[in-house]
Amino acid sequence: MKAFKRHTVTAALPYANGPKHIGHLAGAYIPADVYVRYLRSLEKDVIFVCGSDEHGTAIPNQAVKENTTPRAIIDKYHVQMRDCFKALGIAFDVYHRTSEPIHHKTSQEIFLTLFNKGLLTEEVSEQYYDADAKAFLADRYIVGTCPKCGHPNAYGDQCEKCGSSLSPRDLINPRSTLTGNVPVLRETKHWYLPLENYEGWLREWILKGHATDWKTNVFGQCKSWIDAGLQPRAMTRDLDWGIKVPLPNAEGKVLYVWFDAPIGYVSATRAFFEEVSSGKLEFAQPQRDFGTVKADDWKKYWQDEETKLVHFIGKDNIVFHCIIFPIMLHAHGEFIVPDNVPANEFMNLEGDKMSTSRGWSIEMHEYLEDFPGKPDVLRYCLLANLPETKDSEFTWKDFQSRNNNELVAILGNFVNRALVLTQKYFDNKVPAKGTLQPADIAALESLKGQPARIAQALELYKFREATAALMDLARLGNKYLADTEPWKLHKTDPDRVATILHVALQIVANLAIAAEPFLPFSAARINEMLNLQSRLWKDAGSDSLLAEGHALGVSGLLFEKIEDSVIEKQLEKLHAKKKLMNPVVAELTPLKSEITFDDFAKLDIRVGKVLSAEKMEKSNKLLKLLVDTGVDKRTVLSGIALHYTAEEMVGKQVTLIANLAPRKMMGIESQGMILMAEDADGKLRLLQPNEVVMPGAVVS
RNA sequence: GGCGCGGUAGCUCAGGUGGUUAGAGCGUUGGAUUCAUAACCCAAAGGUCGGGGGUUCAACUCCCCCCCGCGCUACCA
Repeated sequence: MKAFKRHTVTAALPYANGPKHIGHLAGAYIPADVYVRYLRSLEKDVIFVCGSDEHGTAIPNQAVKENTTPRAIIDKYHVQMRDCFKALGIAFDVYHRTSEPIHHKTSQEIFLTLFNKGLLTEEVSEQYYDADAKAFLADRYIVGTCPKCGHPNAYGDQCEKCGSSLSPRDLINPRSTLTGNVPVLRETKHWYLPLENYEGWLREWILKGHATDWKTNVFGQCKSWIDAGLQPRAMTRDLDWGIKVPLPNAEGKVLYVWFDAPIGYVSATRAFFEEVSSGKLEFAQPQRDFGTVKADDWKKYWQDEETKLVHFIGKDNIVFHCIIFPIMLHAHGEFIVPDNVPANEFMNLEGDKMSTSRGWSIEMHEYLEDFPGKPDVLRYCLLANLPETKDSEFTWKDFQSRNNNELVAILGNFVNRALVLTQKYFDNKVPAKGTLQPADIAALESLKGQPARIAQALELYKFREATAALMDLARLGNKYLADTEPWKLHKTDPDRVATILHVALQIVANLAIAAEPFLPFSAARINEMLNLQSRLWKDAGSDSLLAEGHALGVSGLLFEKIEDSVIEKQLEKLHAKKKLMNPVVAELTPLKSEITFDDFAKLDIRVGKVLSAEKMEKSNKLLKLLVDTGVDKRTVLSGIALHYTAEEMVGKQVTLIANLAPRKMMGIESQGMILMAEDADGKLRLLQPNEVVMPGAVVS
């Protein structure tokens, strides 16, 4: 393994359009924090950067929803996220934001470098433009009828009903959501990064260079993308919210949010060194002594081959952090690329996907409000169950059981036992170590080896294993006490008891060191109770952290039990929130603009009968139907395979648009369109006459 | 459909360049114990390692096919 001089660790910039939930914590922030705290304990030269991602079309979108300005949105959520992270002990050296001038400057510089090196291509294409709003319309601002499922309110980038990804040009009857106008096509110029030019480099770097040290899910995902063939990707957008494209004749154009967001790591680092070197801290909060620094020192962390760059992200970000951003950095020429991207999978909640918008989530601020003083409990539960190799599951019952059976019963209990016994027998002072017996020697031996076990797991990004190894240290303590039974000896052999408690207390002191990366608040409390300064990792495993006669502090309970009622309340709250967010009447689509009778009369809608049906090969949505329309028998393709089987369609009456222009799909021509009604849950239902009518019956 | 990742004890998950009795925690059962937030400690029960083929002296571990879950992707006129 390559030896590195310093580390740059990033955690995915959270998007400032809403609160973030515990799934985000499990995906990136908690493991990143544990990793960095461990490196700091090793006295490594490390910087931990993060910040709010504040550009992109969804921010103005959210502003419209909340009836306010984009600026107000990002200010609100930036502060909320920053404060929640801090309250959870996630100790960034800098928590920046992409709306800051230094970030705009950095992003523009990088864009210009790529441009000046001739690495960007210019392309003119036709995009929708709203004449009244005098603005090109971002994909999200255009709605229209989905060409695939007929949903009348599909967005320009995606139809939320059928899930297909679209481009605005695909929409039928497009409308601007800004004004309701019909947008017109207008030519616009954009700058593209030809990703395909870097395929060879990516193959070399990832497929050859990181075949063994990257997680299988990350590596597989990258391979899949590379093998599928990369394409030019637009790095600019027509939008007024974002970073201006630093070129002449580029009014109204901003950098693509996914171009500027990862650069946020760089600008955050840059801001950090500017602030620390000038002594004016705004976003920087150095978590260790960086010594004397210069504003320019950010370059060491981004441009020196001896720096190990690690991105902590969730699996949804893999392509950006492993393909696009590295290509940007590599193409620029002066930057290093990540040594590892230990992306996690997703954490589900009580059997279902976590989703803020659907109300099925535990937001960071909700947890902090409901469980004050318990950040470590959440950290522990998430760590013990991180989605490292596959999606995992958070349940409140598991939360309770981890707290009660592990934090309270094993860790808290051991610390408490050792301290209480010392208070009882030795006036709360560390007793003298006498002659060691085999049990003592064995315990100290295990103690000595445990930090290495934890460290080894952490170096390999196996946080769950590391967390379990930490708990094993507390188990070791409990077993030691159970085996030596000092409470039975204190009348007959006080010297022996002194030795035993001396050893037990050394284990407690070690727990403070080992637990610090995982449970920083609890580690600090243990030190408080021991009346001890916090120590570094190099001291972990030592049998002499506490001197004989050292006076201990005031002890108390590290963790408290969580009752069933608390858990039940959370479950109720969760279900109530879901109901609130998903009212029975789902978001109804607004009425379309008025049409004349003649418009309607153009449609030839009639009832037909399905004569036969079969699943389209190589498709999982399409059914191929043979429909008797009365006047003819024709083939109609319909995207209903997820809702109806071929068998159950046969013999059914259907309503179809019979004079719709034929369209080829998957090599077969469809001559008509079956009408469906979609329920709130997204399920499609056939539109049928309430009594059987003859095939060909006209609907009017 | 294609591609990627996964499918191991009741639950949450480890593991393996193929090789003696497949692991942990929780849960369950039994025992021991009382210093400790009735916690700790010991022990036991519990798995045809998704299904079916194949390679091999030997496969849970390699190969092929199939099924299931998750994600990306194509198709819903």
